[in-house]
Amino acid sequence: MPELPEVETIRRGLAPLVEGRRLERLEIADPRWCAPLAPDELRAAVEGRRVERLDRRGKWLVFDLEDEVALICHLRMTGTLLYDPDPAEPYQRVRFALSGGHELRFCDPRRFGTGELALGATARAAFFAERLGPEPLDPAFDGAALRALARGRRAPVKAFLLDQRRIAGVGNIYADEALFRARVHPLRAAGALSRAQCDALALGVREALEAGLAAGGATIDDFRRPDGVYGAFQHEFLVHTRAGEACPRCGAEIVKLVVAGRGTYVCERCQPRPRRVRRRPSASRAGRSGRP
DNA sequence: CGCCCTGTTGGGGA
DNA sequence: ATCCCCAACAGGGC
Repeated sequence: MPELPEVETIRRGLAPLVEGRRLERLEIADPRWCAPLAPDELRAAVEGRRVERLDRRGKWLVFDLEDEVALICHLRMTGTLLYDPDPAEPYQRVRFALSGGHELRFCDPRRFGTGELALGATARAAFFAERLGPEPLDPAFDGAALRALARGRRAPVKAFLLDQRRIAGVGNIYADEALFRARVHPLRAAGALSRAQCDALALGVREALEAGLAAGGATIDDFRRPDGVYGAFQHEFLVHTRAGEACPRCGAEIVKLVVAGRGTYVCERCQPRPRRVRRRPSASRAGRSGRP
């Protein structure tokens, strides 16, 4: 469920409800959530502290508490954070008791979601530095930036987009959408993209993410906002999960492939497949001028 | 009914 | 650097 637009939608909905409140208690029903840290250790660090700010980096949600204590949460595939939900809500894993009598419940049928601790600004920065590349919605993220990140990479461009250490927050769905918008085949080598393709792809990533945001993160059927409401309306993907349907741009049939181990949807007329995997650096070099 | 496959994520080992 | 598998569960196809 949560890629960048979904997590950001949750953050925006929740921030006004939790910022300024005190995290009075944290009841961890499933120790796996914060493993290998013991639930009591995590609780001791966060309980009683005020939430100064709810932040997001990539697909991570950060409760920035007093004294530079950061509770860093990941919803993984099926996690949800619900505000004052029905007590009978299934799959409850963690309960955040907030001052003012409100509560936040983390529910996650698959139990992949995690909560981690960073003590101090340095530890917080290090946590993300070793996991995440730049934010794709940052104005600095453009074709030139993407080109620099992709340089020399021979892995398929889809694997490149999914690598959080290169670009933060793009998941399987938005990767397909971005590639379709940019008319780039997912199997193409990331480092082999032309300058124009890098420009198109950076724009495609941005537009795909913004389309998801505009839809309130209502991408997958079971996406839920913190108030428990399912997406107000479903965001329609251009290609993702549309195998067998007609490409909205050219009418050719959308096909499903497996790239980087994930289901991948593509219009192979709009996104022409790379001719052939280059086997050896041929003698003919396209000597580029101005190459350092 | 039951088996098999797939899946929105990230980490670890080969 | 890259690929495969795994975590734990739901849901769909057969």
